[in-house]
Amino acid sequence: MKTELSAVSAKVPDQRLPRYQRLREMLAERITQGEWAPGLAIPAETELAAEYGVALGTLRSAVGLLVDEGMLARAHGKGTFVRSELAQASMFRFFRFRGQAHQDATAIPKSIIHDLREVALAPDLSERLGAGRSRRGIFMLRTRSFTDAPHLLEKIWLPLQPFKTLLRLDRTAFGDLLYPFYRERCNVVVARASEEIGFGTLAQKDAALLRMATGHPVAVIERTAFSLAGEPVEFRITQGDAYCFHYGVEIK
Amino acid sequence: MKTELSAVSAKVPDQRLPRYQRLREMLAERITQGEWAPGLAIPAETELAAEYGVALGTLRSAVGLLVDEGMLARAHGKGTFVRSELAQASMFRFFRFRGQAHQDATAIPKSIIHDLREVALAPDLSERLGAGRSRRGIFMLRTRSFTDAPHLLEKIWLPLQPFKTLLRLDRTAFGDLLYPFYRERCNVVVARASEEIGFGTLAQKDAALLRMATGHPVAVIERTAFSLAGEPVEFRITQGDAYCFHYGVEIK
DNA sequence: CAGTGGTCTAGACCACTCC
DNA sequence: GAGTGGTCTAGACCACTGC
Repeated sequence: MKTELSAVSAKVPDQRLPRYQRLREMLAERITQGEWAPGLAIPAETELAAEYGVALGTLRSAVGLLVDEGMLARAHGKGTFVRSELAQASMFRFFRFRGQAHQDATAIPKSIIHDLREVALAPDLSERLGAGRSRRGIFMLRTRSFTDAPHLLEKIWLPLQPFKTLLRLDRTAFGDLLYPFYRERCNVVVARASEEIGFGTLAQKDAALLRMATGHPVAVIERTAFSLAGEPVEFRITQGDAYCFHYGVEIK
Repeated sequence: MKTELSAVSAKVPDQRLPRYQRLREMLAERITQGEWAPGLAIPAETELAAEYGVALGTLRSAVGLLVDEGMLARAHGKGTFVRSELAQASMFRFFRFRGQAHQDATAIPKSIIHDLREVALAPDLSERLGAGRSRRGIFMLRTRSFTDAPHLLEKIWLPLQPFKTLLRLDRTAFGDLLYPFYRERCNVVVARASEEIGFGTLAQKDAALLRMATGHPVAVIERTAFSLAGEPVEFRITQGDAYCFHYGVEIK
């Protein structure tokens, strides 16, 4: 199949842009439209270059952009893959409690949803979520437990679109992992996230939910999650006992 | 002038690395050595490519790495310039204090070395540093300040080889950044690092150095730094006021 | 082994900046 | 107009993966 660079889709990128940037747009389109499924490989670079009628280097530049953005991942000798959602379990290997029997990094903590409702987003939240037009959103409050007692308290904000359908579901239907749930119910794939780690003390209400003393020191993780298209789709604040907190990072 | 890729300097990067990565090392060397001054343009890409006897694309890949790292900045039609604030502190952008006047992520904190001596490495430290044969090492204690007061306390362990030469130097000769210093004095390039973040409270001795109360909550960052060859070359524990601590992470 | 991405070449022309 | 970086081509060969 030969796909002309100028006629691949209804959305033709600005012709004045460099070819590799237009290619990036067209490839991103095919990914977000679901033509290439998350977790699977896209066609080989030589094949795609031939299909679009561009040189290999140009195609590679376009793919490179999507790799930098986190939409694609290259695997030398194997192929180029559409990123599936961040396995939340794998994200949790960075956030584990130390010195405990439940050290198992793959363990998925049990989730209990205490609150779920539509809310008006504060201006800063609205901006974070890119929900420019609508100031409406969804707020979720849940605790997560590794054993019996609650260890983590999470406050989660979502834009009303495309998550509105979640409001109609029973809280027990959510399961312990949200990102696969987002994908199944709302067709949103979380591709990457940005976290900010800080330190604070528990407010009275939060302390009650965690069964800890007001003012107890906690680690505070603020996470913004992004879709394959690069749009912010979730903001969450996680709190947990500071002295049990442990977080690993690889630099460069 | 023609400079052979293989004979440009006494420090020849590993020949097994791709050409553009070796080029990057050699260009970085000329920048850090001061041959090209901060704020000024380096030679044109065509000129450098000819000098090193490589294709333009290869030279551009090498420059691209240094641009990504923030050491160089391209200006279309004007040239490629050495960044003024030679922010070798790229590793420090992950560890910044919030809500303060010295928010500038590129600011390099002032360093004061309080202790520097040869020590026997505890077994776990010896293992971390891969100093299997020799159990001897170097211990360094220093504080770092963004303004006048000390903000961070760092305990640093190094294997005796190849850092032995540091013991003969005056403490004031160390400067504010250790990694460039390691490279200049000991020919060790820190290529990547692994960090573990946690929280704790200040011991009495440490509290005195930070001029804070014993038991004050602190963020604790344990970092293992690795050389280009992948060998662990430094282990350091950094402590700082938990309430000022802020750490950003990108997850993909 | 075939197929994939990774590196590299030696050109070409375009877009931008400054004189 | 001269010099710079930006884009693009059409090849070549290497390194890695999996059968």
